[in-house]
Amino acid sequence: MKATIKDVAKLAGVSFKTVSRVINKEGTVGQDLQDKVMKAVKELNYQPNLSARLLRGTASSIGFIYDNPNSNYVIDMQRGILGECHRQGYELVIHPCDAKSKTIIDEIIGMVDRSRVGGLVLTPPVSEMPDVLSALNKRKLKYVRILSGANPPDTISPCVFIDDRTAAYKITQYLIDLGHKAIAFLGGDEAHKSSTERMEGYKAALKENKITLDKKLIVGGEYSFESGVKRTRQLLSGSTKPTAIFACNDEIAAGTLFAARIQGIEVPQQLSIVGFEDSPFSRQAWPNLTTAQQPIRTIAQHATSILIDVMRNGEKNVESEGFYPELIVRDSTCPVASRKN
Amino acid sequence: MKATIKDVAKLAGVSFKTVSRVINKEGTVGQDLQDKVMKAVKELNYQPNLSARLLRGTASSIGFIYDNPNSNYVIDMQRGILGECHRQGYELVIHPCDAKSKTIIDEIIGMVDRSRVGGLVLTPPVSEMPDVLSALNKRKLKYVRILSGANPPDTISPCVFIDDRTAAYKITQYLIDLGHKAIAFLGGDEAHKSSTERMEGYKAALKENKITLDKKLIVGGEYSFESGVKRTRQLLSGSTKPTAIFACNDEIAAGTLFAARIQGIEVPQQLSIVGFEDSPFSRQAWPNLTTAQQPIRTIAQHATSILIDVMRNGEKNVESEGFYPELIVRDSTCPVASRKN
DNA sequence: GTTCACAATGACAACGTTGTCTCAAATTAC
DNA sequence: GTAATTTGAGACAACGTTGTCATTGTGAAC
Repeated sequence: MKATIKDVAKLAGVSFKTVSRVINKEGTVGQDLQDKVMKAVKELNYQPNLSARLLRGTASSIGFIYDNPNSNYVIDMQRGILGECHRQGYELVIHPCDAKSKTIIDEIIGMVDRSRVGGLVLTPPVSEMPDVLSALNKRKLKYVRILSGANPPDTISPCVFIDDRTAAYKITQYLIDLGHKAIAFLGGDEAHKSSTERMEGYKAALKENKITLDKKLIVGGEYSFESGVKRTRQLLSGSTKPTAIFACNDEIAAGTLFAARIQGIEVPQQLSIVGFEDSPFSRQAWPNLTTAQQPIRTIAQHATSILIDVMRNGEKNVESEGFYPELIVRDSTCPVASRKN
Repeated sequence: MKATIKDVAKLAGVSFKTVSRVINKEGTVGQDLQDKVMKAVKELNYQPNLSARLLRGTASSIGFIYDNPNSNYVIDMQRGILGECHRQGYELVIHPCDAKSKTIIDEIIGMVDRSRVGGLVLTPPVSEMPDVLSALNKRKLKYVRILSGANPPDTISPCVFIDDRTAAYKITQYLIDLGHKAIAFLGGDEAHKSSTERMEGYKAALKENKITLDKKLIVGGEYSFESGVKRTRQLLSGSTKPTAIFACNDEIAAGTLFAARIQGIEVPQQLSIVGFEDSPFSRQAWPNLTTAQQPIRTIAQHATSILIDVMRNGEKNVESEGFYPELIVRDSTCPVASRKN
């Protein structure tokens, strides 16, 4: 049914090893034979058997490790990775996991052994866990990390970094430009570097504009709707009332919006809200959320292409690359001057 | 590094074939040897090499075909399938595709050939495309379908069906019980059977309650936010104004909510809205959406287990199974009596 | 006590590929 | 014109598994 390398060889009238040489571009085959082989390949629609290759030792699949409740994020990531894998002839093995699990390292190693993947794409927060990284290094596993940071970290391993800090700075600056001074910050999970990075950007913008930081306006928590609701309720019943809230992601922002609504507070007239992520929610909520957009798919694709390069050619000359989220202004923010009270 | 079947054999002091027999539970190995082998397996943490198995002809991976813009749906599905695969020692190959593409059949066949998957999990709308099914049948490929329907279709192929019709009936009945009579229906993509099934349920409930069907209140379109906004605007500016809108999924409902807001219409006081899906949006929107919940993950898991059974033992005694979405009442609906006008 | 059936186990081939080695032909150097 | 070198291509083994067949031992049947 499916053509094998031997079928191709027979049709082309050469030994099957010669076909292998042509397929793998070893370059020691005469032009005429190459043409014959390629013609036969086309005619039979031959595709090398992945299992046989794998069995022989040539890794042809990569693993995607994630722990993230955010479906949009994961799916976008997955599409980007899958696209690049497909283009380069690799298979993808996905592995959702729980970063808080004690056995996460064993899980990952087990998955690598079982599926014989040749490399891993790591996403936050797993990409930011030193234990995991050192375990991978010890086993000489190739990987590429996607992580949050203003600069590439000084480790040798290749990565793709997302400059959340600068984006958060811009968001905060935008709120300040609208006249806001009492700007609250609702953080995300501590395990995620993105949360602290965004907070740094927020603080930097305040400092730059000589606005004194009010610690009561910074509230830590989780990247979740419920956490957003709870913290917003708490904030709005506090002594210092913010005129704007910078939620660390759109899900928290959804919670903020919800809590504000419950209390009859009008958004944005009485309270400006910004999120981070450009999720479908931010586009479908009323009012639309002002937020920051990350080109997740492109990021994932890029990371994958770096990984495959490393798998093929080793870690020499690997260039880490940065991405910069973009501010998307929508309807959940307005100048403080137009506030009703 | 990784233990092979021969390492286990050596440690247990038996031939590697005997180990193979124990691993595959062929049952022709004496108890004492079995114990020895299992002990060695544990000690070496042996895991069979998938590629070798595949190469030998034993299909050990299944493909997941989807074309759905809804990330939550896909991720849930994927988790369910992956969990079952993992439990049964199968690998998962994912394949997003475009159901509208002319080459979809070639794409799927190509993917099957490349990855040597032994079976497919098909989701709507691909699971409802006769062309695709007959192409798969022709190639004798095993598959399980997840689809919308009140009863299993009369084809031989195994499937898991979701009774959207009954769920839609219940939703409509619920609205009628609240006193609504002018209930609009916003359909989804025509290519999805779920859309027509839900419409059937809607119509049946109206008929049962002797409410005349007003065709102006049924508006076809797509499963998207934009389509929901557009059609709601159209409806609300029409001559017959609905007091409730049954949106075919949560995304459409999101659009409906948005459009209502824009026009200053209060939900649910002036307009009740129901969706379908129990998406995160429905839980995070304000007000929370009344909707119907499908146990996607369980459904996916079940479908996968059926598929693996078919792959192992052929299609005898396959029992298709049905699932019934459940009405989730939240805050976007209220009795028509309490309407403000 | 010999034959037979059957159960438990092992030896070996095969799956489709790539790495290594070998060999023949073509080219170069003298 | 002969020896040395390079080049192109094939033969074969190996990867880790499972299917097929052969072999051994054990107890039952005559």
